[in-house]
Amino acid sequence: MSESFYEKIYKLAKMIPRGKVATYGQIASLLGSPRSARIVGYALHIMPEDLLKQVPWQRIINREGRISTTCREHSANLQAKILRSEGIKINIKNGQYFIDLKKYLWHP
DNA sequence: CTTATGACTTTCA
DNA sequence: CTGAAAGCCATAA
Repeated sequence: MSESFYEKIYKLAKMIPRGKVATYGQIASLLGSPRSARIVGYALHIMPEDLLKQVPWQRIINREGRISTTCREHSANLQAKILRSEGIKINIKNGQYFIDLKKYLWHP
């Protein structure tokens, strides 16, 4: 319809249940473009503040279950903090946050 | 139309 | 094994 790829991403992201996470590639695949993982990340990057409060962007991580954000305002530290408050265990390795995808990966 | 961007992914040395 | 490079693709200008 008239929904942009970004709109679909936001809508899909909102459907991620609490306590679960999804990968960029997974979301891209669900939207019909398995190779558009970057678009997902970019969409979240330019996401308006209003949507930031509605979309669980923190539940979207890369394929290794690692947090890749480079935003200062929305740092990996903050993201990990939120995820931990949702009942997700974070494994810290070399200063990076790893999440057990086998356990917490969203299964639509 | 061409370029540029990028919170990704895969391939190659 | 690790690290760098290229590929991908929607969107903006």
